[in-house]
Amino acid sequence: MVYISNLSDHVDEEVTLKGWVYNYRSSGSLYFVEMRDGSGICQCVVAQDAVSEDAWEQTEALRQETSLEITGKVVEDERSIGGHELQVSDLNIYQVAEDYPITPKEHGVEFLMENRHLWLRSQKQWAAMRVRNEIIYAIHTFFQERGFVQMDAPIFTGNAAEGTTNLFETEYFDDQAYLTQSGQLYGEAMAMAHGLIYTFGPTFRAEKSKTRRHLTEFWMIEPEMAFYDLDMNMDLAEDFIKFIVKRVLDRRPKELEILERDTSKLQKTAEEGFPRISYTEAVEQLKSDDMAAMLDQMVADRKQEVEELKEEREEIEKERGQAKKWRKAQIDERVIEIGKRLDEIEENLRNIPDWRESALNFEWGQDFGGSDETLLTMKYDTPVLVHRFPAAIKAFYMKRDPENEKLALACDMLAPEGYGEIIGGSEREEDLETLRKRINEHGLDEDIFSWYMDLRQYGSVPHSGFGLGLERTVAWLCGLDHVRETIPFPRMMGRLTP
RNA sequence: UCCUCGGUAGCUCAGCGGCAGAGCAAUCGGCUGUUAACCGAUGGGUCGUAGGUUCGAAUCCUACCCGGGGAGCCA
Repeated sequence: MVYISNLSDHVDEEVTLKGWVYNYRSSGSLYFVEMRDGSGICQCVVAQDAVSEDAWEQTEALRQETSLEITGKVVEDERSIGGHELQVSDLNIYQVAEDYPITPKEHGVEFLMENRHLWLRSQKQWAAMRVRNEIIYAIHTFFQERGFVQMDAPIFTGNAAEGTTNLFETEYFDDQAYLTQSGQLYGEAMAMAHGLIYTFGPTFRAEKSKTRRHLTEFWMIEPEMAFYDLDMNMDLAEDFIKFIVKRVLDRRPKELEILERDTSKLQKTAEEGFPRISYTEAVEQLKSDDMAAMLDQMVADRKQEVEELKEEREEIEKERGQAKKWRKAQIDERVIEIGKRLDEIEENLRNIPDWRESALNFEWGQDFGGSDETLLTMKYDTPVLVHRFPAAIKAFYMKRDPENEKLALACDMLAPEGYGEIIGGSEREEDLETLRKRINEHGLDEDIFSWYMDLRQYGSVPHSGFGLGLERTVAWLCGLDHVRETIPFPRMMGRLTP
């Protein structure tokens, strides 16, 4: 079979493509059919005098998403998307699609989510899924090339290790079971068997969060390494992200273009070292005069942008009266765009004082909020690694800093451009008695963790690991503003179908 | 759970107390180089639901339902 993605190997040949009508335009006895076949889009030109009467009749019956096969000669043409076009000699319809709901015009989120099964066919969604696939491939390549073994943690877990509030409950024969919220503890067991392992699987959180960064079902990659300390852990995490970003830049430029992704910051991520700051330094940064000045500057910049946008809107609205129809449409579109941006800025301006207050009044020992994370990443173009958090806000299994008992040897990686935490990791506590003490301090049931404590009983070693959120990574690399577009069928608060 | 914005034609929206509107989609017609093509015509409504105020409600009030964004929580 010939696919649109390799039409360049068939220039001047006659080929048959099988696919769907993405869009079409007609001009009397000439039809332009944008055909997609899953691998790309190609414009096919049907001239009435170049095809049989039957083929012409079928051409006139075409509707958006009609499935068909088209035969024609491949020619290079700059006017066409993809640089090639097909001069059609024959055409056969599989099925005429009546009233396809998603038109080439704009649609709202709710409607698109209801039609997610069809929305996946649209260009940007198609491109995002290709990038997702490239990221997944890069993840496996990175670990496999370094001798890591992929192993799977269970999805059903019998005991709610750290409380049930954010776990999904389900029935397991006559028992209660929960859906996993992390494979990490199992990862540690597997690392003690194979040295270097990673898990790649779904994770479930029953958090009632309705934000652009949350799903109830998402995919997490969790490497776990025997004999790795925190620094080695952070080195690996940095190399890992660089590798993924490079791969996507190298191999998916076309998709990034469809997504209208500005890749300049991704380029820097692929090339430059990531800053590493301790939690304590991060707190100082938040409370600093620099931060306050940056926020003031931000307010000033936004206010100026508002003025500029309003001016532009006034000007084009004046022009609208005597504009031609297509220009009117263009103006209307721009006015809507400006309106959206103004709403966004308005919300920003409302929020900045809160952000400022939250940052300036931040007290050592608290966990960072969403706005604090955004502020911390704002002055860098690459991700930032924050390490050595107060132990009190971190999980029981994290090793304490030998130089300061109050600190846990944890690290978070914050993505730039407001995408937030993409990685969370730590060096694990390897001493049996210390671990037992922590379990009790956290009010957890020791019995549940007996197998986990066995890992410290039999040949305990220093070890570390981290977890990467796949959907947040996809959102960041694609420049999408919501994780719901990074997975084929997102599961989130109030969304279980399709 | 809380804060905030919204629900009007298949879709995106305007109308905000006095006749239910536009663009796109659909249907019919025109056009041999279109790029969300264009031009002309036609059909299309439980104004989220229930109650209330009013001579009169899409518009004002109350409750509820659904959705967006955010807080908390988190990857």
